[in-house]
Amino acid sequence: MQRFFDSIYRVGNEARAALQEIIRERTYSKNEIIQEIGSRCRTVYMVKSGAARIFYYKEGNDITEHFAFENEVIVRAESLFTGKPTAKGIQAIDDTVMVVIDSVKLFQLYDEYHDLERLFRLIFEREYVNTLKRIENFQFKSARERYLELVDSPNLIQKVPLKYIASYLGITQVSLSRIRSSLQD
Amino acid sequence: MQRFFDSIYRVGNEARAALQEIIRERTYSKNEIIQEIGSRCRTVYMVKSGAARIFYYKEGNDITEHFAFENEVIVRAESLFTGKPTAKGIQAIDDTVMVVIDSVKLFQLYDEYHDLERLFRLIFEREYVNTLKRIENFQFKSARERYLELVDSPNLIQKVPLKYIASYLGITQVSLSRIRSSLQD
DNA sequence: TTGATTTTTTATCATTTGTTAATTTTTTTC
DNA sequence: GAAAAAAATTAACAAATGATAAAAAATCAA
Repeated sequence: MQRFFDSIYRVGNEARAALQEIIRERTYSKNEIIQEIGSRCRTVYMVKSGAARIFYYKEGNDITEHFAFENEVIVRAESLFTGKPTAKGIQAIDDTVMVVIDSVKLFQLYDEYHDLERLFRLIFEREYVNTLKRIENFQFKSARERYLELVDSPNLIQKVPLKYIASYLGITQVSLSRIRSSLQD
Repeated sequence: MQRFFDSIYRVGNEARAALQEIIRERTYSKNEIIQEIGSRCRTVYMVKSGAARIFYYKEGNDITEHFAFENEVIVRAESLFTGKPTAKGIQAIDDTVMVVIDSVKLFQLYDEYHDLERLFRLIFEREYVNTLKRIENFQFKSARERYLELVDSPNLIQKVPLKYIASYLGITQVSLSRIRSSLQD
């Protein structure tokens, strides 16, 4: 995990030690709710092993907004960055080990360690860029095209139930099933 | 504009002066290309008056990815944050006055002025949150629902040609026309 | 202003996706 | 390992959106 951070931005030794102080590790079992719907996001998670998703309910339907796999950061950004509660939750898709960072403490450290603010700025900029790519996918790609792109990420296709993938793609499970069968496999 | 910055985060006097040094203003006429498709984004714009859009071509079709109006920041983030060229461009929708910030210089100032890094971190975090909201709109809202949400932003509906709005919503212009007429107006 | 160009609307038909319900397959639990 | 529960598929029909073409309306430029 330190390697992951370093690959983005190497912080000084003091900053590294300070960050280490507020990091802990936690294990979640498959399907466990990591953060409840309706709560505030005051935690930055990084998936050490396993997988997790951000989800919410729309008219009774469970919708997956985001997946995170090994070495990926997962936060409910619309809450983390605004301080407001969010209608989204985080759930373990698999037995999952998380690196857990208290965001309140982290943001305090930003004042003291410019380095840390930069590291996490860069981390979240990446997330932002990924989100923009997702917008492109929704704008004028068919569900079939969107699915075909996902098929290339083995992590996702292997680990994640199709019902989660369907809502992630913005279609029903039935629709996804139809698309898959039309790909003669 | 200083007021806009201050509303997000008040930087110290030195930082403010340093930022002022790298800011200039520029006027674009309606439809003028502000940044060419295929170029790198090395500029942060803020709309002082007028409006602009980010657009690209998909299979020959002009697609609007983003709108920006008064006091909004507009950047091609997937390039600004990665250094890579982007297939997207920026165009003035109206006669537009832009506040123009050289991002290379800005990022250099980050090293010297922690304050400035924070200010722009907060600015782009907001953009990130907006982008997430847009994902929600694409996931399981119908084109009609997405349009109805837009109708509430008078800026957009008044200033922007419907063809731009259509692609922004991820539908064809014909479809948008149909939706509008079904709203008996 | 007027003619040309661009934008928007309308109509028709094709395709994609949604909805509902039933069935099959897979996974979980005891 | 068998029963129960959950997930995935299939089918049939409905609704939304796309594609194309033509007409109407609005905007632009000389």
